[in-house]
Amino acid sequence: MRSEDIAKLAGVSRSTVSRVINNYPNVPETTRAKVLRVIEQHQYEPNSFARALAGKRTDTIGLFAISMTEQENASRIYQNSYFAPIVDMVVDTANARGFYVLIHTVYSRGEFQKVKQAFQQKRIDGGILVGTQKDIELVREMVDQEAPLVLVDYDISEIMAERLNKNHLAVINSMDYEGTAEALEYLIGLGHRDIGIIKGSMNTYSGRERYLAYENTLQKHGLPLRNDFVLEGEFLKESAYREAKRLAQQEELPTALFCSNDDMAIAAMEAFAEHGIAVPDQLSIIGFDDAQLASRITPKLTSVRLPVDEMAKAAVLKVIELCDTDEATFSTTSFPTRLVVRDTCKPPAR
Amino acid sequence: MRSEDIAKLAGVSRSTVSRVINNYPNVPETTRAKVLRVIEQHQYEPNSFARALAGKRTDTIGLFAISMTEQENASRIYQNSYFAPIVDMVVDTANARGFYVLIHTVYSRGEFQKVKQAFQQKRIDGGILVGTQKDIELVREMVDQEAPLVLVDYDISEIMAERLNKNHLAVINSMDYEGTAEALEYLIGLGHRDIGIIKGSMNTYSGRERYLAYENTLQKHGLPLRNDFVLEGEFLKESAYREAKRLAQQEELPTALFCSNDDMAIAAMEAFAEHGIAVPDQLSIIGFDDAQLASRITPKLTSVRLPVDEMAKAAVLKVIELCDTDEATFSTTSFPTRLVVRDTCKPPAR
DNA sequence: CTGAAAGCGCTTACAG
DNA sequence: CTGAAAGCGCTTACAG
Repeated sequence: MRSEDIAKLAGVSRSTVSRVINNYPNVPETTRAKVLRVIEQHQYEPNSFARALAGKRTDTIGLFAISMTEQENASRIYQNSYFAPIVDMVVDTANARGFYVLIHTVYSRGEFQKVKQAFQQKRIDGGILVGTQKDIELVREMVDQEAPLVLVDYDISEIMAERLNKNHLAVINSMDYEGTAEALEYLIGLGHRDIGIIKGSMNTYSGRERYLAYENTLQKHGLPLRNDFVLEGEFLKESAYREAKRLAQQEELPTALFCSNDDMAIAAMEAFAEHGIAVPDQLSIIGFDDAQLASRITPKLTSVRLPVDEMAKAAVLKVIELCDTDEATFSTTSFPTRLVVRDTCKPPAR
Repeated sequence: MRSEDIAKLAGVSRSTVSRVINNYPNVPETTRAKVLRVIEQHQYEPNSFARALAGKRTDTIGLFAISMTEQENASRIYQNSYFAPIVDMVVDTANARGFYVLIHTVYSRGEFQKVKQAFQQKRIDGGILVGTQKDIELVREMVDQEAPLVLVDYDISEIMAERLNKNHLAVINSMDYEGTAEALEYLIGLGHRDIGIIKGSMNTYSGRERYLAYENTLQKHGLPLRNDFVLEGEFLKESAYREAKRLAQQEELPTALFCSNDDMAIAAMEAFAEHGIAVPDQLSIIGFDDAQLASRITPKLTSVRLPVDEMAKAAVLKVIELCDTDEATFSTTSFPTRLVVRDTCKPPAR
């Protein structure tokens, strides 16, 4: 069934059918009703491709999960407790507003092409990029395409300050620095002086910010910054587990450990448990994200709550907004975090 | 940049450009190379809509997560530990084969229209449906559209036996009956005679099968089937928690509880913990799915492993296969389960 | 081996 | 208010 068929059945032209479908004002109620009834009767659905080709929107947004740090075999992006809720919220929010969402994961530079293609082939009206920003030129290329684009957890300003206002672009991130600082102030307030960190991915805005806040806060309080207390975690369970094991075998341990996300905090706790290191009695642990798991493990994990849901929702609303406006705009929104105190921190033993 | 432009630059016609793009044999290597170089140079990407409109595939498959039992506000489909890995695997598998995936969640009958529309509007080449099968006519309507369709965890045979072979259809499910029977035999082997169940959603193939196996296995061993030991869980954490709380207040408790999925098992354990009922000392618990969480909580949950990853992957391969073939086919694949014994079961106290 | 032309199913100035 | 016609960017018989 094509618009032509509907037109015939309703005794009008395709033009009029189109006008009705697109809800144009210049068609009398009786005509509209007549057409609408035929459409209804035959459950007619205009071909989305033909519409798009003729200049209409596709009503589809892209969601691209970039995970270029992870290994080939570690390729399960949603195992990461950060992505799952984002996908969740993005899909729900977009759907609720009548948009489909096209998902693609990117584990390598080559796959990144698919992201560009999705835009170039006009499959989507706009897109959301979330994840590691390993190859910044790739992102730059994206931005150059001038399609509506929302970047989650990206530090775009330093990269392309000059052309920001020529694009339909928005950045969404969280106040990682402040959140981390709050966590560390809390530990310091408990009396900790030897505080370690499991770093996130340095290819990531949040990873860098959290580390920076760690350094600065310790420094501010005149606390030692020991290299052997700084672990490379890359935001991954596996590396955190490995690093925690290594730490466990050191002669000296910190009395508290800030973990750049909950996945790593939980993996580290497992490692420590295996080495008979009691949390929080011998070692206080604090995570970041406040993932679902955080409150379900024992002991319950103290964590900095990241409003992923709000962020994901904001990202969708933003792309849609960008799709709706013609002028180039750039905006960046930072979402506040909040320390959720649970059972993994207490004053140091001595 | 359109194919016309490429044609001009390469000094050929659009036809030839098209032939090159579609990798048709009847074009000499030199011509092909020439065209390819121009395409390369200009990073030309054919408009996917125009291609689709002209009869080519869209290279997109749909993934529709149906969750019509859940409440409006419980609408977080991915919180369900069953969906997240499916989405994960479907996207990865499809992407690896050059397909995009269009995701849509369905929480109500109205939203189900979007699923049909995705097909009718020709947005996708084929689709995967997973979730509750509340309104069987909806599914029937889908099937009638004759588009490639894979149903995960559906019991299609009883519904439309007569037209199965007229469609591009496949069903993927797991051996829920056998898995449940194995779990119950294990409990019975430990000496349990008073065994309860938290049922899953009866709108679901797996929900029904698991319950059926529960009944049959108890019966087979001459064990009592007590109504007050049968809880309605709907596969949801919330209801399981509520029901477990209710059970905890009963005078008599079962000595073992089979939970139709891990989400419910874990929620129930939380409820029992709050009532001071020790697992497994006073009550043995067994789950289903072997979700990620199962091995991370304390005590570690004994569970029937469901090969979701394999199932999801199979679903994708199947749709793609269905898209590739012209003849109508119907197939159904059942994946075996496996009992993973951990720490939540022991012989009954007395 | 290759080009001109028709067609896919819409939308949108344009003219009336 | 409404229809005829051009156009969106491809693909594919058709003819040569």
